[in-house]
Amino acid sequence: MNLKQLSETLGLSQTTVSRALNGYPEVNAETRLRVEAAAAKHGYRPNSRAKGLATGKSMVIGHVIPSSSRHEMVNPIFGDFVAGASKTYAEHGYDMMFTNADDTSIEAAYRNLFQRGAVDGVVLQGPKVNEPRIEVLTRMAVPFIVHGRSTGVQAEYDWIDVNNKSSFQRATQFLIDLGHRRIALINGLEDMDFAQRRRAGYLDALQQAGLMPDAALMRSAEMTEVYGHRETHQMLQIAEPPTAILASSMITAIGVRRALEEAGLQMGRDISVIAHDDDLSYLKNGQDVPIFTATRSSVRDAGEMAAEMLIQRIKSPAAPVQTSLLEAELVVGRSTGPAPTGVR
Amino acid sequence: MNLKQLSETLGLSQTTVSRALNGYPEVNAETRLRVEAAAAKHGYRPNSRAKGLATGKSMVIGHVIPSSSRHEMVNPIFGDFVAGASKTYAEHGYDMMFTNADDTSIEAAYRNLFQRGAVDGVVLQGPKVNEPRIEVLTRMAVPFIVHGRSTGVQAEYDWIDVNNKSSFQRATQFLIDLGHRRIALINGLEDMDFAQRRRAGYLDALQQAGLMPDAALMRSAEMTEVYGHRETHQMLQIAEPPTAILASSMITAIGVRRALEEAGLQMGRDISVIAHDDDLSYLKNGQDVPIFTATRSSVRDAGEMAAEMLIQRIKSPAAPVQTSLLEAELVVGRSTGPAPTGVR
DNA sequence: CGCGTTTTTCAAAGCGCTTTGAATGTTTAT
DNA sequence: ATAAACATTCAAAGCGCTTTGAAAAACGCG
Repeated sequence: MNLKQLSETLGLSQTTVSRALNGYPEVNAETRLRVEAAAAKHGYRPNSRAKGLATGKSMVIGHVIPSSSRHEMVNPIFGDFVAGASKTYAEHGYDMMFTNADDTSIEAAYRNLFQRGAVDGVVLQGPKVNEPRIEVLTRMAVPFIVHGRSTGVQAEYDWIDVNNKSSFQRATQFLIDLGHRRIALINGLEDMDFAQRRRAGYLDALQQAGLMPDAALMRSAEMTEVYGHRETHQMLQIAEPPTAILASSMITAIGVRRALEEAGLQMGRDISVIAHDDDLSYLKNGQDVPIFTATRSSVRDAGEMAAEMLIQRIKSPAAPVQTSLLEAELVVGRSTGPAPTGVR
Repeated sequence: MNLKQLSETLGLSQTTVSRALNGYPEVNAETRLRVEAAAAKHGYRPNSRAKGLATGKSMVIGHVIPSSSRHEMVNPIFGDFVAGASKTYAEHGYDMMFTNADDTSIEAAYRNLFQRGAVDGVVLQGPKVNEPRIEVLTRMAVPFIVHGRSTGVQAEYDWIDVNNKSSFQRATQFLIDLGHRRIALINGLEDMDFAQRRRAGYLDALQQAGLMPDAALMRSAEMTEVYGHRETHQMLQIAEPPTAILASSMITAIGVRRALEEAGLQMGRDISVIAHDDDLSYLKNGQDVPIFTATRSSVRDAGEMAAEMLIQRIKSPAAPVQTSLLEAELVVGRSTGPAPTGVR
């Protein structure tokens, strides 16, 4: 059933029916009721493409997912971010569109999405340092929001981000306060902006405490379980192994834990571990007492907020840039304790 | 730049330009070249809404994500399934749309998607036993594919599924062959179809070996880490604890492992564990030797295949039903070994 | 009662594309 | 040279909606 048929059924013009359904004031109250009743009865839903053509809006938000392996890290948090965002989109009548692009064509994919008029705005996830996509989108003057930030990018843009630097600064400080001096950082890929910031926070805390950073204790790669295991295993072999480890994700921390167990070390007593916890719905950090001491920030909430901010931006394209810096909680669990004093 | 402008630039009619770009034969070869060059030069991209309106196709596949908490289990595999599917979609020129719906309105969401003409087909994920959505979509006579199956549904429909029953049957058999008699099943939510089938496979194997199932060894809930930990912890307390555990997901298995460590038990020696491994990109089951003995089946591959099948269905709506049953590999890792003989 | 206002409805144009049916230009066959 | 056949291009209609500008109906007031 389309508008024409519906209006014929009612003996009204398409104009009036359309207006009645879209809440325009110049329609008789009684007529509106009749129209609404008929629409409900016939299950009429305006064709979104036709509507989009007529209004020039698509009521769709785009996300581009890179198909390359270097970006897999997006995956674990992908589901939760999307769940959060899509909820907000739905509340505002937006749909959500995904396009796949390989690493070389991500910019083209964003451009394509807008030129085809397929979306009203896009979300940019997983920004790297000097992220070129931000410049592209800025130049295109289209609505977008970045989940994260990008050091080195001059343009002003909307973003929402966890304060990665301060979280890792605080986490490191916390370990130092517990007497740790050999603190390892098992970081994400350091061309990712968030990883840079985490390292900066870590280094800051070391410096403030007058501790020299040790390259042997700083690792960087994609945040998988296997990676956490491998690096931990290796670091336990070196002359002066760490007494504490910062892990950039829960998944990595699980790998860390596996390596520690294999080495017969008990977390919280022999060695301390702090993880960054995105508060994923399927990977909760314990039930009552957290398993890991962690810097926690819900990526699902971030998704909701990002969606909200983007929709605002679409509504008022000329409004001043809005940014949102979320502070992570530092929740204390069982994986941390005072640095062991004697020789191990 | 739209078609009208482009055709004016070229001094051609919109008809000819459109045909040139869409590869119709009745266009002069030279003209086609000119048109293609101009299109590339001006970065012309046909407006997808207008195109969709004119052709009656949207070139979009829909996915509905339930916002309720009971379905969170979809999340961990969500990212990988989507990554696989979206790659295939992209290759065929399709986009991918997500809509959010709460548990009560999922059917309405599917209906809505089609009535609005927003999608050409949908993917149905996480089917339960007697899944009502399948009947709804069948009655609507729209293209769809189910990732999984639904026991109790009469209708014929396209699906792709792992042979959950045979995988768990084989895994259980494997443990029995190793001498295990007390085998626990830490299953997913048993209103989910896949969980039913896994249990059926498990029970089959027990029966064939003449073993009585023990309700105390069968658990069912959402497949989180905490759940795996909790159930394992509990089962270790009972009079005759299991000597082997089947875990319905890697995440759950990680929780199992945590509980075992806390109890001072070594996997593969004191107790055996087999997990179902969806081969998620961020949660690989070890590097060379698998951490867990596992029934493995890539959910990413399933996503690709599902997309392919759905696109076929869209192309030929009347073709006979197609189904695809994937056999999981049983990969042997370090988490299994002969049942301990003496008293523990 | 008549005229200006206000309320309510409508016909038609337009969004950017595809596609039908017709027209024009070119060859080929006679 | 001419009709028939083919190759190429075009104008216009249509997809289903919104929105403009105009018309019709209802109302208010001297």
